[in-house]
Amino acid sequence: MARTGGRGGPTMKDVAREAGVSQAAVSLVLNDAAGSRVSSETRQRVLEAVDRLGYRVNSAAKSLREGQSRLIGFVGDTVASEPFAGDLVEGAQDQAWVDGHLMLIINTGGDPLIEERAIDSLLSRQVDGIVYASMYNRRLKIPPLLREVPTVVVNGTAEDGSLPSVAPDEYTGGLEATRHLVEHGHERVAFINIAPPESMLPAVVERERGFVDALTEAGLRVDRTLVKYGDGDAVAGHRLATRLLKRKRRPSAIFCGNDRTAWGAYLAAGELGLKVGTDVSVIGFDNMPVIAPHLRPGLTSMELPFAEMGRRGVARLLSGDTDPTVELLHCPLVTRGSVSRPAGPASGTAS
Amino acid sequence: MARTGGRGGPTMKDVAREAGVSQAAVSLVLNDAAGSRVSSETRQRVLEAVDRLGYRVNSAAKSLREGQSRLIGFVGDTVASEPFAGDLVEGAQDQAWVDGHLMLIINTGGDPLIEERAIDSLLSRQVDGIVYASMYNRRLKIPPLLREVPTVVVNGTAEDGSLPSVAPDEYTGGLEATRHLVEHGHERVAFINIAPPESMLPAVVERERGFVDALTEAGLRVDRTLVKYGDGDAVAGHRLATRLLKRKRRPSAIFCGNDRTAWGAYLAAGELGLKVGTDVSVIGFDNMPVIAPHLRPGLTSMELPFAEMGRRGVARLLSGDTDPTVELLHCPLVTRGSVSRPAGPASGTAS
DNA sequence: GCACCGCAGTTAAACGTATAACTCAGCAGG
DNA sequence: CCTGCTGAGTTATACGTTTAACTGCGGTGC
Repeated sequence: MARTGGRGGPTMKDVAREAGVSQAAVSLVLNDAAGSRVSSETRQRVLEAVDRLGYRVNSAAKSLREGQSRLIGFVGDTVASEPFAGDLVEGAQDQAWVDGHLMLIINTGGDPLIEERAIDSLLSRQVDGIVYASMYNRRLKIPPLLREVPTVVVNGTAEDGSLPSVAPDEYTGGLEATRHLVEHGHERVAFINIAPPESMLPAVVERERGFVDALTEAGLRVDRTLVKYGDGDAVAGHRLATRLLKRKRRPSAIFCGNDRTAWGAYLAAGELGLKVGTDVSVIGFDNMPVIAPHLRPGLTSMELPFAEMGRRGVARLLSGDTDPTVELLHCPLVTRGSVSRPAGPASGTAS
Repeated sequence: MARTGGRGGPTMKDVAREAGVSQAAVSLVLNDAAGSRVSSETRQRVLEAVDRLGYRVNSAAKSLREGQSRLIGFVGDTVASEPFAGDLVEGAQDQAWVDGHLMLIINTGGDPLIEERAIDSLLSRQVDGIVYASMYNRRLKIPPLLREVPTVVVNGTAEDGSLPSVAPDEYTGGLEATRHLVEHGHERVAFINIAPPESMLPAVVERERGFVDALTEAGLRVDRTLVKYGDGDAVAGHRLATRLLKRKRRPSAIFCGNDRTAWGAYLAAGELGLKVGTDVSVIGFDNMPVIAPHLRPGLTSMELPFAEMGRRGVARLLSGDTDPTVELLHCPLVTRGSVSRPAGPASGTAS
């Protein structure tokens, strides 16, 4: 109605005219300037005019003037491929929202060229910072452009250790998963890892280190023949678990490097007439919502703190925390029914 | 180096000075203005200067001047809760990128208050349009603020039919899933839907309509006792499939309203000594990547076109297609090993 | 010889905001 | 009475672009 130009809603000028003050006064009111520079009476008039006209600040103008955008960028190699990736995005966005920022998301598919162009567009949007996210925890080569803006690496670490990062504490995860089994009285514990250690992935190397340490601290011998390497798939889990469970002195518990592998172990156990949670204990990793709660019995699993990583990454970014330290986030244990005391003569007091 | 102010990189003014031309000339070069207004020699000098200084356009200034931001908003009730939700986001973002836009993402958790504030921030960012996404296909009440900007509803429809929308073609999905079974020779086909029809969800009502029509067009009687309603969970699938498969004239095939239900049916079949894909055929819906390929045999399932919905939604938005029509996207059939010809005397030519 | 045109730019204004610098009235202190 | 100060605004400028309007100038057409 009482609008000057054509496109876009009313501006401060319109509000000013409506309230009978200067445009600057409107700005002062709306930004609650240091000290009460305007009388509460004028303030009232301005706010009424704002309401009446449905005025909304133009953030392009504001950003231009202020030199910052209250925008952050989220650059990921894949937003969707992994089913839990959404949590990372959601956690990051939630935190950004809480801190008064909006989040621009770009997924690059891992293509370095797209990645460079993505960061470039973010920079030209004057983002206040960038979350550089990997969909699985690994050491990342950092695109040079990222040096131009505050950046936090999430679910990964900078190859050269030059950027702050937030990653899951795989070691402690492996440690506590194994401890959980040991505390239930298991002494022959197998481990089906998700890839061979040569892969150098933290998820592989660190969880295994945790596994070994947990057994060692409990005074148990680490039987190398009980450690297997699959590819993280249910098929591999099935195959390797079968092999383990067919041994004459079979393990009483299996730590699986992820939930899909654990699922395979369930199938193997079933085929061999063994009940998971009774005849053999199983613990997983990832706590995938579409798998772990649906298995019978429910799968006890270590949860990867994706949402929390997203939140912490953004929180560090916006707090200006630029120390290139690696923040490791705890992987909580989610217990369901798949772990119990070992059955048979091996356990506790003689029956 | 050759920079005027402090914050933020070099501006056009800096480039102009470096190249010995006016700032306007730089703009003309960089925007490849209609017709070659500048000599290729000057253009060269400018581009070199741009390179040398590492100039990058300030999009805040550009947006302010142009009145549009090349930004779109993505408002969803939950980005992560459903494992496939990421595909929706990814598809939308990919398409936005292709069309030269960046995407602001906000998840509201379904809270109408947050939703309103979210849309408000997007509007103040001058977004060129908004994708309003639901995480499951349903009829949505449209927040009034969305009327102020081009909007496309994705994975849902506007309650009052007032907005363009993109949704999965549930009916055809149900139709083709059932046809697939019928074409394999099944005549007694059961259906475990994911909720009772009273729920009014398109996924429930339309798939069932497709189921009925497919049987009818094949001249088969629809046996109402073979239609069951669960809650979409594996437990319900297990329970209902058990009941179905225990009947004396058991169905030779089960159409499951989603993959988790189908998983339950697998378990039920296993317990009853029936092999899926041999003794009983099963088809699912959703084609969940963490389930369908991992079941033994792999689960044949109808795929929900999430990524495609995201893409089409954005494409419509940016093409200025504002007809409030509902675009239904096909759900492709993904065949694995869970459907075959019915076993036993009931099938084909007498043994 | 002169009006006219296209080329290759330049100058200047605008987009909507935040804020430094200013104005102006009223009042206190000396 | 004059100075200085405070409160409540106003004026004017800058942020970095885009673009309409303008300027010179060398070449054409007649």
